[in-house]
Amino acid sequence: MATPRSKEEVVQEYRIQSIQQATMRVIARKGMAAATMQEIADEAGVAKGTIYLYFRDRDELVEKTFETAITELHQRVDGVMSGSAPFADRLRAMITAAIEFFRDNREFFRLYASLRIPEGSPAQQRRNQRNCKPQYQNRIERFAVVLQEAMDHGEIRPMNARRLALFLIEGINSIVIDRVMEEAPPTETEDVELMASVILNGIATTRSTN
Amino acid sequence: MATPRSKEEVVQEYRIQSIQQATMRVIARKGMAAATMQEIADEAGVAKGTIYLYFRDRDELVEKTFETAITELHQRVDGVMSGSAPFADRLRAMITAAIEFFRDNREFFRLYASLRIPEGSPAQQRRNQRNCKPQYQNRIERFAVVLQEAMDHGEIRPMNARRLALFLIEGINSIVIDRVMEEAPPTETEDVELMASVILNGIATTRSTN
Amino acid sequence: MATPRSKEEVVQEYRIQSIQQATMRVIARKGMAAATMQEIADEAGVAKGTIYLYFRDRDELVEKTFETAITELHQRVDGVMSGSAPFADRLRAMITAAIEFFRDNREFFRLYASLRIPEGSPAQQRRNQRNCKPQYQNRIERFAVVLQEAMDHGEIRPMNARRLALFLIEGINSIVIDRVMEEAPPTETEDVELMASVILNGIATTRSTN
Amino acid sequence: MATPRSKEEVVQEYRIQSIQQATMRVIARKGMAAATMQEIADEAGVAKGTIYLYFRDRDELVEKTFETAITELHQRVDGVMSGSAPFADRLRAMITAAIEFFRDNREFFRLYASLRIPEGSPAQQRRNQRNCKPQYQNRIERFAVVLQEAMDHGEIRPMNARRLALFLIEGINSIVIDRVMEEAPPTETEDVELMASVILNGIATTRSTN
DNA sequence: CATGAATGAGAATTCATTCAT
DNA sequence: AATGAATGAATTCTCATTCAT
Repeated sequence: MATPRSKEEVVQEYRIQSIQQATMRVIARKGMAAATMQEIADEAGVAKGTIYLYFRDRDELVEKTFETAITELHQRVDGVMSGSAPFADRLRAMITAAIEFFRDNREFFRLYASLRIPEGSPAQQRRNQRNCKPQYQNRIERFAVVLQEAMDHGEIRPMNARRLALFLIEGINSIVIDRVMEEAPPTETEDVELMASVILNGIATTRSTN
Repeated sequence: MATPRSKEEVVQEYRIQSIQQATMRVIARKGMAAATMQEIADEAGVAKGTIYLYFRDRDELVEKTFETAITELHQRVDGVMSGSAPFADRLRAMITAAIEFFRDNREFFRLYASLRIPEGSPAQQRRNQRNCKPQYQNRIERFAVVLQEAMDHGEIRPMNARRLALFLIEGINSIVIDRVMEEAPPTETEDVELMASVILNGIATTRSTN
Repeated sequence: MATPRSKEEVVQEYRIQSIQQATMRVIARKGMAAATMQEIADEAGVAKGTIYLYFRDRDELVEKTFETAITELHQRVDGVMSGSAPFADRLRAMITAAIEFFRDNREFFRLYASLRIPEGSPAQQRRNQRNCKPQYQNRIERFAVVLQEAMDHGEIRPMNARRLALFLIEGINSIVIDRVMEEAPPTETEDVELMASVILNGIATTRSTN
Repeated sequence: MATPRSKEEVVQEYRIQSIQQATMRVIARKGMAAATMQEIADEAGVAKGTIYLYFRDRDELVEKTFETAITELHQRVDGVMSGSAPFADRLRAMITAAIEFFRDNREFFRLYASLRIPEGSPAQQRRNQRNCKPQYQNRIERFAVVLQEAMDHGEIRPMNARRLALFLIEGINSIVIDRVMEEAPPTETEDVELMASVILNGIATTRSTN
């Protein structure tokens, strides 16, 4: 049942993980631009050259680090989103999962923030297969699918699902990330309820007959 | 009533504006990290050294450029938010203003995106007087005040106004910025209505008795 | 008659010359591989970055330096080779010119030696437009033309002119370059006569009836 | 009579040979500067570290490889040069041997070309025991001795034997090496005859009374 | 002995900033 | 005030060499 791994593979995986975690910590501390290979190496407790044994160059390091982290976020979110429970419940679970993920991966938020908007000219962006944007887009698309299904089931009002997904993901992210930077954030339940309530019922006291 | 300006002051102001606009264009084209002083100077049609006559260093240039632009955004948004019209109307007007601002200042969005999340460690951030975060926070706070007033007037349900402001601003931003990158975005009215409707009424088909 | 040059052009040309001469000196001292940009900069009395104002990269620096020097060699040699004097006289003059050139440009010989055989796979070589080999080949070809003409005039025996050119140029070079490395070389006339005599009359005591 | 060799010695010698041949192939393919220890190891089918069991460092590897190859060249050339046949015959045989050697050892030519001119300052060169120049000089000296003997026997005109050796060796080399790089070189006999004829009789139509 | 992961000195190159003109 | 040539600190990446397994 367990994947059989040679000792070398284990060591290799451990190195990759150490370096990626160091990368996240340094980017969290110094920001994307100021994170140097030397500092990442120091943080990971390896030599500069060692990083290049596992990652072609700085870009690949950052990209792979991002992918590894966001894959975990996706797994957590997908896990709670894919069930057959009422949409409202799944939404709450999803927000909770996001909060917990960023709480457990405080370092990730700045990396996430840095890569949301791709750099370079649009032409360059298109050519750049290493771009991390896809992974972010991916999250939007997945959520859009879930929203569309809920619309089809009559659980939520019909509207442009992709647009809505974008709006909600970013709204949720903003609070989730803000929590990471706050010294004394509200309880997780409070923020979950605030968001779920706003998303589901809106903020108006009386519902307009739209 | 008009401020008397010497010819020198006019020239100076013109230079500053040219340089700031060039800065925005280059950052929009190449991204924050790849925007070099040389390219900004070329874009502005001045020598590299000239920039340093008006801005202490690169950081100040970027910061001042950001401030100048966001101040205009604030003015536009405040203008429509400060009236006494029903909150729903003012919300629609505000979203419209944001869309129009980014449409008119396409170059600004990447600068905005780059600076939303401040760089450096929390400790560094506190020491860093050049930080642009305040301006961004400012927008949140202003909106929070408006929301609070609307709550006090019974127009919207009572809740943590600052939290709500953050959620809505980011949700709105995400769509506004996405429009800038889209080749064929929906009409402005469509997006305004989608957002206003979601914000005011929520997305659930039936309002839960919360 | 004189080329009109602005002060800037003069300064620029002077810089380029300084850097190229420094490049030759350093390559002469350390060899092609060990010649670093830092050392070249130090030798030229400029900062490392300054070199990059005048040359795209190390390769271009080396290539341009080589071209500048070999162009002078070509001019000197062509000057004495192009006349209508008897071939034997022109040959002596050519050898003398080569000796004088390398005497005056002692540093050049190692650069010359390093670039005679191009690096990289044949495929790479073909793609590499910066290759210096052409300049070297050029010298062979020019000499082959002169030899061919002398054959046509009946001054020298008919044979494969290109082959002969290669043989003679390298034979001559070997002694010319050896002189640079010798502490007390023979007089220039001695070496010129030795070579001219061998080339023209061969080394056998009696001429074989071939 | 045969040297008794233990199995270990045989294996060791085989390793050394494999590594040296790999070294020549890689240098031939990539050039001296671009030939990395990793690529040489891969080419030889051993681990990088293994090379260091047999060679102190990269320099020694290159030097020993050069020596091994040039020793064979020397043996071949000496074999045909040491007889008592007429000098003209031995010269032809020597040129033929050189052509055949480089034909059989195509990879060697670039190594040979790279090392003809020693690197480092004259002072360094003198201190540098690893220098390959001696081996090259050696070939010159040996040939000079043969020439001197031929002069003493009245087979060739008296002149500075060392100078002449240098001139001829390089002239011959240039064509021999050019053949390696040519796609369709002339027959070996053609080139041998061209060189022998030029060397023995010179190129002039009429012999000058020098 | 053989291995190859790890090392880190060292090289090329970039670019914000300065300052003489 | 404006310029842009010059600077050199800082950064990425390479590769010869070492050494624990």
